[in-house]
Amino acid sequence: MQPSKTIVIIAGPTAVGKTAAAIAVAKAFNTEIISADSRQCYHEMNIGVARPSVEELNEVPHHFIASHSIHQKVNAVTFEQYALQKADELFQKHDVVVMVGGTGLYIKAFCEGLDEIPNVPEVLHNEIIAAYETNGLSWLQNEVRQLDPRFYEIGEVQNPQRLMRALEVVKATGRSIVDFRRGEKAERPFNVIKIVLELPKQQMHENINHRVDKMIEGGLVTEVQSLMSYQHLNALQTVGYKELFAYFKGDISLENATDSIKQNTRQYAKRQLTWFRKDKEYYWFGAGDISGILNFINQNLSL
RNA sequence: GGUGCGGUAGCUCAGUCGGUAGAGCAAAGGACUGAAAAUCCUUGUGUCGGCGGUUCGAUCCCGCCCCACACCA
Repeated sequence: MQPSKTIVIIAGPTAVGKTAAAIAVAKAFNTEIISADSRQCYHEMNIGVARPSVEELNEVPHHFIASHSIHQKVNAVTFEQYALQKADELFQKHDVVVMVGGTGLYIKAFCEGLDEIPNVPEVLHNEIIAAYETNGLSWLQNEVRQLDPRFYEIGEVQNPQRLMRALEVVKATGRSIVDFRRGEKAERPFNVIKIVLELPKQQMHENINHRVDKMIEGGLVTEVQSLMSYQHLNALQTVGYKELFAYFKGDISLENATDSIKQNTRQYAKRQLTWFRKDKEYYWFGAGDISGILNFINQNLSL
């Protein structure tokens, strides 16, 4: 059976102009937007995550923007479920739905699904993090080597986050995380068109620098200050926030913090590009080429 | 003007008891299945300030010069 519904994904590195392009596309198809951004979903974070402006949000309805709290646990699975449900809802009224964002893993989870792994109790999850923080990496490696030797052989042994995940899964289920990794693509009841926006590197860097300056002018420092007491939360492990926490602690000057935000944003953009390059289903467009994008979408819809 | 301390990778510096040099950061590339704006991996030839001298051989020792910083005048 040929599904008649289509998701148009507009991905790309930070600061290339995804928001404007997505709004233009959504308007052309008279539809709505699901954001695929792991930070813009928190209502406590605004300036530093470059959330679309109120005017932009009024032009086209957005979902997964300011929809959650930094105190909630949000991850790729949360997004997958939220976005699938939202897409289903929007497809009642529209044939095309737009998804925009720069979080590659979230988009992948939405399009292909994640392997099913039993829930790990939050207490255990937190215990392992605490134990790692006090005992260090070699302790973690030892634990995993003993409890999940199969993962230890093939996994990233220097990567604490991956090790902790493997550890919590064996502890919770008694089985290796490797057992759960089947890597099967889920079937989805819609077509997907994947687009990446890009700019020449130099111009992208200029956009980043300019945007960071605007964020500082626009009150980022105050926004971050108001979140000081939550800086340990995962949501606050974010470019634009962690550097200013360091400034408030007195570790660096505001100027250094600003430069550091620019630098870390550049590195982030680079990682995003690496992710999208690897996925051959993406079609690449210059960030300003709206008409090219619309033509491309129309061609693919009529197939 | 004098004295002292420096001048080594884009930046901050280490080092070579004389056999042409290496860390961190940056940069570039890569990975990525419940923290993903996170986390991790790979990649280091640079007139070792300039010119001479000693030496088989100098970035390292000696002399002069240039530059920076500090202090004394």
